[in-house]
Amino acid sequence: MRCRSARGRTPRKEGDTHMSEVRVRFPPSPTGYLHIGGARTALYNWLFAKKHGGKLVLRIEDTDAERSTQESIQGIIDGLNWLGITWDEGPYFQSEHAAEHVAAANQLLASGHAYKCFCTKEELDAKREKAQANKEDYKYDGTCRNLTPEEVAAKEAQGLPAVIRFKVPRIEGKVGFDDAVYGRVERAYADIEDFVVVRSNGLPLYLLCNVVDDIRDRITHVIRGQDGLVNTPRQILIYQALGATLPTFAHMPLTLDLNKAKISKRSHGEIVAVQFYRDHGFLPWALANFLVLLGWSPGDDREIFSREELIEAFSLSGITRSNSIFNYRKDDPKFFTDPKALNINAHYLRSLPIEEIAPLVQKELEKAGLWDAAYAGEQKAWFLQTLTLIRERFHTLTDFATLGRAYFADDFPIDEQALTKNVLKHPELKELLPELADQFAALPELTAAEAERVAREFAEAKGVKPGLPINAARALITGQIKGPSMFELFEHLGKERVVKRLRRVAQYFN
RNA sequence: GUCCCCAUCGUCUAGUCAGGUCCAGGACACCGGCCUUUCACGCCGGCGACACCGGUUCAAAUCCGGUUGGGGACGCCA
Repeated sequence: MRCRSARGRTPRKEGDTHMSEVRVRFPPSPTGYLHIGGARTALYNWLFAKKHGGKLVLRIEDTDAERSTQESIQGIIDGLNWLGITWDEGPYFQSEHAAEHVAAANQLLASGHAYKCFCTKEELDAKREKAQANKEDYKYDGTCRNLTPEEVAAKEAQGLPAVIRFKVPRIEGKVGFDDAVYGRVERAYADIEDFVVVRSNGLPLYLLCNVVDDIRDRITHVIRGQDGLVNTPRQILIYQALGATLPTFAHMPLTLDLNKAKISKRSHGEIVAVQFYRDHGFLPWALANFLVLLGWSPGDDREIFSREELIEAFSLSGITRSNSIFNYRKDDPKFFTDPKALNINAHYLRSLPIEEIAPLVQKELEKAGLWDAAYAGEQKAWFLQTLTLIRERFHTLTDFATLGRAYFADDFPIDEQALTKNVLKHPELKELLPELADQFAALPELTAAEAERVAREFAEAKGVKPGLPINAARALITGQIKGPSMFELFEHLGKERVVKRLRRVAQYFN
């Protein structure tokens, strides 16, 4: 089926920017939050538009009034904003174009590309069930396809409700198109039933609305999930019947869960919500960077991209054809989501300019009630230095408020393992640490160099390994079993705090 | 069930169109080592895949056919 030559590293049909401006769209249906699958679709469209100097249209497909909600619309917009995906037009609302959809349906009717069908839902259901019972493939049998104008008029006179069906050409051959990702895709006319384009209540269906909107919005490239692949031949039929030019189609592989089921809001919940990542300390661009890699590759070894680099590198031809798995394990004690996503987030956390990280950390500290206005004022240098010191081993922004609490507050829990292993296991620390604290206190200035000298001499004098008081100090001062160099920390946190926390050792032995 | 799509390490993938440079490269994860006051970073090393069967060819991950496996779509949802 697929024409191999249509894909690969050689340029595929996707450029064609000379003819007209590139226009793509992201058309979410507002029936829930923005999930990572939708975000990825939006991202690919956005990248493609940016790459070609085109426009991205945001169009809310809200024709399913029963399921569409205002919160959902806001949630999607918030999600896109947070990710930094900007659009050039919209949001447009599909519901505002209902008249055009109806007009298009009437045009199809008038031109003989569609017909009224009076079969009732019950009749159809019965036929479908019968076919299923006989293990036969069900397709609409065309009962109303050849009704004479008189018959139609008679049924309408009786007030019988009717849907409008598209009249699929009953000819040999296939409808096909060159997908920018999958290559040549074809479907036999015989395999396409006369599908419904307008409900019996007069409301047009998605398949039609979507095409009408794309024509009106002058969409040149339809980049969407592979679950739309089988719809495409039918939509092409509509384009042709409406006398419109076909856009280029590019179907992207789906994102599956570990059980290889399509991820969905319904079955996967918050773990697939963009908002979840915002709330769990992800940097927006880190998520975007991770998502783009799910089904796309630049063709070389690069995996970390700045915005500009990604726009430059992005291409439809780099999209894979096979579905990818979003590798998260529920209840994994170590990784709360895909390890690679976490890794990319950690990468940005420790490599971005500290000034870019600071405002994001500020938000986390504010949420935890740990923010001090001075961190943005006279203590700004100290604050930035703190982040520089601790960000190296953090994976998310929330870590600053949890694992890093001791840097911003005097009340902080001490990691159990740190306490037992580095403090309680060595009862002599109960006397040693206050003594060390006294020596620090006696210093004119507690610099890193002085702290190191004093600590080492102290250990030697007491006949213990330097690691003993140092690691104990880490537990008591930072609450953690791991962390930055303690000598630097003694200086950075200041004599007063260091001495005070060291002297607290006794209370833990009770 | 029918139609469509897909198939390389556990996961994301490069390589497939233009067969040989691939006893298959990178990243994450995992394991070991170095570094070190701890952990992390970093560096070094290890583990680990062309689904299967045929065919074409001097030569196949790559081309062809089939099998198996997986996914998607089969609504008067979007």
